[in-house]
Order: sequence, then structure tokens, then C-alpha cells
Amino acid sequence: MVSQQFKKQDRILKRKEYVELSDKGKKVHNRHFVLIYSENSKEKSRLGITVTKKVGKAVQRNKIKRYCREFFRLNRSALPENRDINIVAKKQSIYLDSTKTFQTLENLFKKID
RNA sequence: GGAGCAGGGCAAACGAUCGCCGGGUUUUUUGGACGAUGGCCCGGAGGAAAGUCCGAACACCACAGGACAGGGUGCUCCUUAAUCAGGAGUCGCGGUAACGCGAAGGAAAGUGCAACAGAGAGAAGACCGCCGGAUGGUUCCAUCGUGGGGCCAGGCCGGUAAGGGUGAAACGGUGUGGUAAGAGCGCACCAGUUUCCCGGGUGACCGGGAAAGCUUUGUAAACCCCACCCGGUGUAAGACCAAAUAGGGGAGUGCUUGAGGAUGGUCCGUCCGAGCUCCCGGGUAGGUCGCAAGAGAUAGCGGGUAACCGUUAUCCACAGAUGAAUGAUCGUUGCCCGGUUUUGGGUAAACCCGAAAACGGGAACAGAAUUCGGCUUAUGCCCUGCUCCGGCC
Repeated sequence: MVSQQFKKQDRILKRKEYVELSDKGKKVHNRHFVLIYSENSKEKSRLGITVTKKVGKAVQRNKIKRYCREFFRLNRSALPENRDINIVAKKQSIYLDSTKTFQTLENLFKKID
């Protein structure tokens, strides 16, 4: 059984790291999300989520972040290792419910090489 | 049954699985501490957490005292830590009513403004109308002549604010006297203003009476005047710890009589060579604190119309993140909406109201960020009381 934990060390927390990632990383996107990713020096993949105020109000932004975290937590074993990944939400993403969010992210994560 | 007014309540519940944040405790790691890992236990968004519109606590900065400027408040009394808050009232306005709304001091300090319409709009004004006067024409009566009356015509001179018309507003209303016609021009009553007196109320104010001048428009969310109040910035406040690198100050030591470094196990040797060592303060990244138990909640009793106050008891690891936790999936039940079917009542029926069943759909507004007290705005459902209208007895 693979662990489904998702703790603080599995996340990108510093502004510096986000800036570095967006400078160096590769991007894939669809109409709801943008993924920015690059290899890291750690053993695990780490996740960061960016939802700006343009997307919606606080409740909607929180919902998107929780869906993204949940997807990452449940599907880590299927994902590539040694990556820093930033999920950037676009404005369209507030219209998705949980199952559609998961489907959309799954399709998008397949594009990561 | 319909329409409305006021007040209050809830913010789906339970279970399973996988997670997140904080705290306590414990295991392993370690010489020990911190930390990390695993286990167990406890806690983890709102009525508005929102808008950031007021008020405070707290912190730092500024500050002898006063005046001006600027800003705020503006019926009364009370409550509160405090307020542009709240309660109870007064007055005015709206509503049939329950009830609601009001920046509600001063317009007889001064200045300004009052569109359009209208004759005239602030010590107002004569357009129509009404009245008087002189003039012209005509006619009637009387007459020697002079004269008197009626009608018509227009312009001229003057009076008049009662009537018409305009306007949001035209300098009180009704009646009567008066007059050429009119007019607060006089008088009576009514309304209003100011002053004074009496009574009630803590007070705003209310009730009654007298006098005066005879009536003095509106606007102060226009300037202004009066009374009272007011330093500034906000937890990214602010306090503390503090790398690496660069640089500042001081002390010691050294500059061919060579500190220190490289080579090396060490010494000699060889090479490089003007710095090296220590201390101090400032300070960046980063971190810690601020940062969670209080103007606290619930219940009882006492005081008060009430806001609220006093007192007693009980409860509380009542969230503390910082790229920011409080979630996801599944199941059961409940809630709301929709049409369908069955059924009860008001009835002869249409129609209306209620109940049940299965089916389908939905679950609002919204996420703590230093903390409290208010206000405002957003929003789903439920309950209670009251008012008006209609029907039946």
C-alpha cells in the first residue's frame, strides 16, 4: 500500500522557489489549468498551487486548492518522480465540480514527460 | 383565506474509509537538548468570518501651554470601555392600521441662490379684470343758453392685490364693516410669530392665559454663525535572536630582524607573503515573540419601562494558519422545490388549503489573518405576535 500522506515538506512554500520554477520550468495547459514543472534534487515530487484573486472569491479559491491537493495526494504513485509541479488555476476552473476537476487534471498530468 | 408590519431561531445530522493544521502525551533516534518519525488523546470558521463605515484595546512615533486652520458631531434624558452605536421619549412627516422614516441647532447676525412659466420672486408686481377722472361721437330729458342721464369708441392719467391666469412658492384664513373699487384699513373668531406669566415633566417639550406687532418665503447634505469633541500611523504596528558576503570602529601582533598561509604525521627545508587574530555595534536573508481565557458565554436571583447594571453558580487546551489548515469519496436519514397519483377540509362545482406515496431535481450567502463592541450589505429555511381587508356563525 502506497502512502497517501501529503505533508508540508511535499509542498512548495517559498516565494523564491515559485519564481525559480516559473523561470526554468516547462509548461502544459488546457482551458482550466496551467502546469509548470521541472526536475528537482529531492527524492519526491513537490506540489505548489497558484490561484490568484482574479479567479474568484476566497471560498471558490479554497475549493480549487483543496481539489488540486486531493488529486495530487491520491494519484502520487502514478505521477513522475523528482518533479516540482505548480498548478495555476485559470478563471474557467471555478465552474468545475470535484469529479470534473480530477478528470481534467488527470488528462493534463499525462502530458508531463 | 389574502395583503402587510414587527421580533426571534437554525445554518442539515449520523456512520465508514483516506487525509490536513494546532496542542498534550509517549516511542524510536541522541551523551543530552532541539528537531524528526510512529502511536494515542483533545481541539479546529461565520451569522454575517464579508464591506472596512464608526468606536476602543494594544504598539510605536510626535508632544511645555495656548490660539488659528482643518475635520467631526448637532432635539432630550439615559446606557456603555467607547462611538456617527444602543434604549426610552419629544417634535415633524408617511401609512386606513400594525408600524416606519428623519444631519431634527440657528434663516428677526450677514452674504449668496431660487431654473421654466409668469405682469411680478424678496422692502415684489398692474397682463386680464374692477373703479375713478378728463376727451370724442351719438341719443334722451329739461331749456333762451347753461345743464343732467344713458350708450359706444379707443387711447391717455390715476387708484386697486378682492377675482382670473402662472408657478414648488405670489406677503395669513373665514365673516363683517368700510370704500369709487379695494385692501389687516377697522372689528370678531381661527392659525402662526415673539415676549411674559401659571401648571406638569430631570429634560426635549406639553397644557392654559396675557400682551405686542398686525403676518416677518424657501434653501444652512450653499457660504456662514453657535455649542461640544478631535495628534499621527496601523500587528507588514512593534520587540527580540541572527547566518553567509561586503563594509565600519577599537585592541593586540607583524611588515625582510617576517605575522600568517601552502606542502607534510611532525620538525627542518622549499614556495607564497602584508596582513592576521580577537572584541564591539549597525544590519540583510531567515527565525522567535506579538498570537489567543475575556469590556467571555449560559442560567438563576435582584434593580430598571428598556438599553443595561449588580450578584451567584456553571463552562472553557472555545481555531491560530503565514503560497495560508478545517477537506475528499461512499452510504443512510431529514429539509426544500416540481409535476403525477391517492386522500381530508372549505364547497354543488371551478378553485384554494392541508396530509401521504413513489419519481426527478436542489441545498443559499459565504472562508478566520492582532483582538473585541457596533453599523451596513449578501443570503436559504422555520417559528411567534400584531394590523387591515374579505367569508361564515
